Amino acid sequence: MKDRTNKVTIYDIAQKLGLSASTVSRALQNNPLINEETRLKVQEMATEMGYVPNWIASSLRKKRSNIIGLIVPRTSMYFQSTAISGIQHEAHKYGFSIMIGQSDETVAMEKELVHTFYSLRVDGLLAVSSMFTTNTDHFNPFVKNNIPIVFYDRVPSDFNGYTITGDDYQGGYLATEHLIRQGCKRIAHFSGILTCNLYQQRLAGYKAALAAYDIPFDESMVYVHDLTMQSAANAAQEIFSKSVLPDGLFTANDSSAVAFIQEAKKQGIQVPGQIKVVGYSNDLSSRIISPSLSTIEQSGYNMGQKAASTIIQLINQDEGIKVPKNYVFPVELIQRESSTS
Amino acid sequence: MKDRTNKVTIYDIAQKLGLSASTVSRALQNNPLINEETRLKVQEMATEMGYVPNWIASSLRKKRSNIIGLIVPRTSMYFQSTAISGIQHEAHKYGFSIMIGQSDETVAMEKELVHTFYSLRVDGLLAVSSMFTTNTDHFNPFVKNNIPIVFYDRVPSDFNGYTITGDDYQGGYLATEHLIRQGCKRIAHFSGILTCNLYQQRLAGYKAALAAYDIPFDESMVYVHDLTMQSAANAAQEIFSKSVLPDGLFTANDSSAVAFIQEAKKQGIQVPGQIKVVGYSNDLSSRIISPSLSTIEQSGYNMGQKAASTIIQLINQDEGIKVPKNYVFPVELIQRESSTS
DNA sequence: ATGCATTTATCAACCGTTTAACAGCTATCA
DNA sequence: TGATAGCTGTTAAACGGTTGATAAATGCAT
Repeated sequence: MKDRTNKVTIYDIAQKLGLSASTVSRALQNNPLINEETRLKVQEMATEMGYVPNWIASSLRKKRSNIIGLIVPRTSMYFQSTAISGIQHEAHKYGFSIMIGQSDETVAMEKELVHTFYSLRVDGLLAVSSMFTTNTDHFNPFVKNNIPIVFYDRVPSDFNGYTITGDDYQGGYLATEHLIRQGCKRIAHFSGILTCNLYQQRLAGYKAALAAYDIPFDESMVYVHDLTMQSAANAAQEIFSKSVLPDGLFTANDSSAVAFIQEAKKQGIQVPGQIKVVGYSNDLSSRIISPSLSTIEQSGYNMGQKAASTIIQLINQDEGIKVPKNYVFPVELIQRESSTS
Repeated sequence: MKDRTNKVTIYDIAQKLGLSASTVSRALQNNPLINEETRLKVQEMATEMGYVPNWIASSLRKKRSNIIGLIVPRTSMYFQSTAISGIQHEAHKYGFSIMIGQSDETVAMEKELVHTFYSLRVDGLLAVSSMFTTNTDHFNPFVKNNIPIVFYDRVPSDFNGYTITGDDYQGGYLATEHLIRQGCKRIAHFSGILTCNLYQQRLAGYKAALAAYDIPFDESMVYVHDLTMQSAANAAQEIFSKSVLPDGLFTANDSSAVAFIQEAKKQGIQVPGQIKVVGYSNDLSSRIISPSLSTIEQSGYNMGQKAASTIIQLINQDEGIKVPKNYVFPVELIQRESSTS
C-alpha cells in the first residue's frame, strides 16, 4: 500500500497559526466561543492549506455518521431509480449522504447489507424489502439498537414501524374499476408474490372493484409470479392457450404488462380490441410501447423525498414535529391506448 | 438525540472473558499470535453478545475505509444501472462497499460529490463524468493525494489516468456502415455534447464509415443536443420540416432514437420504410418500441465489473498484476426492425 | 538451578476530531 | 483591593479499534 498520510489535519493548521487544535476545531465549526478574528484567520488558513475535515474521525467522536443506508431490490427498476433521486436530493439538503445497497431480491443479500450498514454505523436505514422477505428478523441489529428504520414501497408484513407507501389498494381498485367501465367482464390479474404487502393490497383492490360491480371473483384468473418479463410471457401463453380469453388484464407492474402486450402481438391478439390492459407504476416503458399502456402513477420521486425526510426527522428526533407513522401516497390512474377504445 | 451508546465493543468482550481488548481484537481477525482455544472462545462470545465491529473506528486507525466512491450522472439510465450492478457485485467480492452519488449531469454537483467522498476518505473513486464536464480540475483532491481514480464510460478529455470505455468509435462506425449497407445515402446523426469523449468518438466513427463508402459528410446532418427525449423530439421536427428527408439516422443513445420514432409515427413517416434508425446502448426500451430498435450493445455489467476490479487493484497496489491503463470493451451491432426492410 | 527460545497475552500509543472542564486575562464595580 | 463576570483560549480525555514493543509463562536443554 502506498502511503497516503499526507493529508492536512487541524493540528497542521493549529501549528501554523500558533493555536491549539481545539481552537481550530471550534473556529471551523463557527463556535461562538471563538472570536471573529481568529475564526476568519483559521478558516482562511484552512482553505489555503486545502484542509478537508476527516469525516471518519469526526463520526467516531460524535457517534454520528450522517449517512443513511438504503437497501433496494435493484436500482434499475424505474420506480426505484426515481425514488432514489428523491431520497438523494432530500438527504443532500440536510447534509446526509446515502449509501446504496442492492439486495437483488434475495433475503440473504438483504441480511448482509443490514450487517454492513450496521457496522458502518449509519444513522438510519431506508429499505424496500425484497419480494421474498416475509419478516423483519434480519433487521434486528437496527431494531435492537434503536436505530431508525423506514420502509417504503414494499414493507414486510410483520413490520410495525414507520412506512411510506403508495395507496396500493386504491391503485388496484382504480385500475380494475377502469377496466370494468370500459366494458370488461372477465378481468385477469398478474400479481407478484403474495407475501409482499404491495401485491396483497393491489389484489385486494382488484377484488373489491369486482365485488363493487357484481363481477364474481375467479381464482383461476389470478396469475401469481415474480412479474419479470419472462414470467409474464409464460403466463400470457397460458392465457392464450385457453378456450375462452379474458377481455381485460390488470398487472401489478408495467413490465409484465409490456411483456403481455408483446406476446399478444405475436399471437395476433388485439390490444385493446380483444383484451384491454392496465399496468402499474407508470414506467418509462409504458409510454414507449404501442399501444401505449394505461397504468397507475405513484410518484416515486415524492415517495423517496418523503421517505428521506421521515428518516431524517427520526434521526434528529425532532420532538416538535409529529412524524406520521404510516404515510400513504395517493395514486392516479393514467389512461392510455391499451385500455381505451 | 436518543442515546444509542449501548453497542457492544471489544472491551465488553474482553471484560467478560478476563482478557485484554487487544487480544480480542487479534482473535477476531484470526491473528496467528492468538492460540486456537482463546480465539474460539472470543469468537463465540462475540457472536453471543451480538458484537459487530465498528467500521468507523477501524478505518480511522487503519487509514483505510474499504469504500469506493461512485459518481454517475444518474442511476436511472439503463446502461448506468447495469454498470452499477456489475460494480457492486465485484466490489462485494473483495469486501468493498460502494457509495453512490448522482451528479445530475452538472459539474457543480460533481464537485460537491468529490468533496464529500474525499472527506469520507474513500479508498478510490469510480466516475462517469457529466455531459458538461470539460476537465478534471474539480477532481484535484484525489489527484493531489494519490487516491486512485478510474473513469468509465464517459471520460473527461484531459484525463490521462485509468479508463474503461466502450469502443465508441467502432460503435459509430458499425451503426453507420450498417445503415449504408441497408441502402441509406443520406444519414443524419444525433450527437451528444461534443466536449464528451464518447460523442466525439461516435461521431468520428460515423464520419469514418461515410468516408469509407464515399458518402460526403454533411455538417448540417449532425444534430448536437443533450439527447433527452424532448431535445430529440425537437430535432425530429426540425428534420421533418425540411424539403428533403434523410433516409437514415444514427443516434448516440437509445432514448433519442425512441423519441424520434415516436415523432415520426405522429407525422406519418415510416420507420424503417422512409427512414432507417439505429440507436446506441441496447436499452430496455429498444426492445419495447415498435418497430424494435437496432442499436449498439456495450455490455454495461461487464464494464462495471472491469471498472471495479481495476480500481480495487489500484487500491491494493497489486504490484504483480499489470493494470491496463485504457481498457476498451468491444461493442456489437444488434439488428432489429428499425433498420431492416 | 540457570539460561534461552518460544508461545501467549498485555501495554500503551495512535488514528483525527470533539468537547467538558478549566485557566488566564481584562474590565467593572463595590 | 478584592470579588465577580465575561471573553478567549488550552488541556486532556474521550470515541473504538489496531499494532509495535514488551512482559509473563512455559518448555527444554544444560
